[in-house]
Amino acid sequence: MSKRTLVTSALPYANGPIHLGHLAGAYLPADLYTRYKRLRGEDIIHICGSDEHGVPITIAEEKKGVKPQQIVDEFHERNKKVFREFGIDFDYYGRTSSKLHHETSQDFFKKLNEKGIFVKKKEKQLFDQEANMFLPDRYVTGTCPVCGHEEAYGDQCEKCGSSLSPVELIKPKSVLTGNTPVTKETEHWYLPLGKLQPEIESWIESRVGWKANVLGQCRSWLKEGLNDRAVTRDLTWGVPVPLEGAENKVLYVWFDAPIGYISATKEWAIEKGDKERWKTYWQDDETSLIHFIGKDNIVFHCIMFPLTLMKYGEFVLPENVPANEFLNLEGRKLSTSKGWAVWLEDYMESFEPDLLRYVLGTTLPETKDSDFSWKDFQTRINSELADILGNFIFRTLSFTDKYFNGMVPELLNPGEKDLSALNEIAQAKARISESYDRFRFREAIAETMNLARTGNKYFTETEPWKTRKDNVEACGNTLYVSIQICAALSVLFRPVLPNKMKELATSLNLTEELNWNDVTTKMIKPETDVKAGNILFAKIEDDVVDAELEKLKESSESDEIEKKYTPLKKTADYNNFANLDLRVGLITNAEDLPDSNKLLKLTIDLGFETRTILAGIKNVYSPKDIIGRKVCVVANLEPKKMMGIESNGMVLMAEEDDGKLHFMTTEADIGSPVF
RNA sequence: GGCGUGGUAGCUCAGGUGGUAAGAGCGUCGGAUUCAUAACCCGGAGGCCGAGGGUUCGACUCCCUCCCACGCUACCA
Repeated sequence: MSKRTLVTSALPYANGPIHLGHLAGAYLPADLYTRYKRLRGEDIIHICGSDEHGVPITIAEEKKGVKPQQIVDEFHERNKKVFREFGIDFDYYGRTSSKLHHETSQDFFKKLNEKGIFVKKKEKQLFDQEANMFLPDRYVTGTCPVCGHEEAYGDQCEKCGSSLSPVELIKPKSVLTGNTPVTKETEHWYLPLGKLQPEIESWIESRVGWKANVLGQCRSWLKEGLNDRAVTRDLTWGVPVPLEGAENKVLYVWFDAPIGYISATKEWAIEKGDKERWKTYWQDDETSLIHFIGKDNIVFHCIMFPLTLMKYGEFVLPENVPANEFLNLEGRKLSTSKGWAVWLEDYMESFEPDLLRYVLGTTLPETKDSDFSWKDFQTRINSELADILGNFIFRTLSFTDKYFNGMVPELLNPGEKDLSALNEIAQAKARISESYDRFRFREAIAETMNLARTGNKYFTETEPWKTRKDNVEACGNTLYVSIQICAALSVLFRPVLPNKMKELATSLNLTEELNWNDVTTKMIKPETDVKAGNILFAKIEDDVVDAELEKLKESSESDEIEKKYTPLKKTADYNNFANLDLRVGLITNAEDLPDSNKLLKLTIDLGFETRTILAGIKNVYSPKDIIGRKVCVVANLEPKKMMGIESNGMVLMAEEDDGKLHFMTTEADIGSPVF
């Protein structure tokens, strides 16, 4: 076993608040693991922070007129605060705008550059002459070459989902100035993943104990062959490239963000008053480095970042990357833009953190996507936290209070049931430990709850309410044993329920902070004064969760109403419109393109000629259903080759809010102009 | 289309190098009990382990094909 552990959680992007999906993916499991290990007395730190770079933050500036710095400042503080309140116990929560982070990531770039790792490539990119800058993908809009949507982004068309490159856009427009950008050559540094693939491949294959979903995803990438990846880009928001002649270039966010783990650790060390101490966590072979992330982050943490570290040298490589899948909400995918999410800040206004820590912990998407529902939240709290755990503790302590004046009885001539119940403590502890060690947190939590179940069973079977009258010794034994189980639970459940277990420890008169090794069969000495205390877990009524569900539905609906109508475009002059030649056409044939999952190949009769037009409508129509339909066609669009077939024109479609497409149909004769 | 992960009781999910493992919790039905937050405890019902083939003495567990979900990826107007 390693001497120490460094846990990192994916740096949350500082352009929005934290929701349940974030917690389930990375932060909660990371926190459970860290707290568990720490309870075991191991040397472990948990590092995280805000990722403040990247294009989306600068786009928000365009949309809301807010400076990027304002946005990241706001969300950095908000997220840091809500994590703390929720009990995600980071040793340090840094941010990638810090000076030290800039220096650290620049040092990485320089070192790799000096070692000749990077390759430089020249490429053509769109340039806004008025703003005097190259335009990132998201800074360009234009007509989608696939579906004709006029507000496609440079990297992707949100209508048809095609991934694009900015130079493909028809009539590209700069988001900054509205001008038509020019194509200009630029030069960038690339990490030659293609060349380095064998190294990363053999490293990955040498990993043990990795989850199937993580290994599978890595192999999938490797099988396809890695593409070289640009490390720099033309942008001003980010870490400047530390070289002469690289003005207005910054490090690509995928490169600098994971380095944020290192810079945050450095800052942590400084805070601890020992500025070299970060090295023991990053550069000592006795450290195991564990990255907690969601599945969307696998490639960065399993391929690119390890490679970066490898090439820099001196650094430890991740021992495991226990990535989680995604959390659904009420059976639907989370969508922040559609308002289908539960924000942690909102949750904290209504409930205690431990409740969600438990419920989310029991439904972490460890092996496949999982589902969170408010109904389930209620059930778990009522029938597990309240009925099993809370009730066991309360019946034990209140019984002791009532019939033994709150004094823990002695264990005298214990019977078989007493001994085997005590023995369960050690067994449960072993099972729970193993589950945590294997990153099986759901199982660890279930096993912990099982100890409370065991307690209830034992308590019921030994019937102290009867022995109280005819066999006080046996009655005392029951309470002694039950109290030891409570005490064990107060430690074993601490990773999940830190606040509640602290309360329990107080009731049990456990003044000093006990750890995992202290979990034994004699944690509480006879004659200790224990209190019944308050009920630890109150039940949640139906109307409370109904209200949450209602809130969720409202927020998703209200957002949908706002989004229902795409905003009207700018006034267009008539000539612009008149340049388009729209015609009525008849679909005379339609065939499936097996290699494409969107396109149908249509033969369209325009009267004066017959054309082949490709349309991305496979999902909505089957070929046989549309033959014979009259449709409206853009007849003078420049031809475009897709799937090796030239498409001559475009079939107009109306798209509903949910993406459903309909033909623009007419009864006019074939070939008639439309205007 | 390619690749990856998953498709197990009404619900949420475990499991498995092929053979006395088809499992848990919740829900449901019945019983017992009263210390306790109408809680706890015991018992029953409920699954051709996504579909179809194949290998095998034997497959939920291996192979092939297909369907569905999620993700990644692709020249998709």
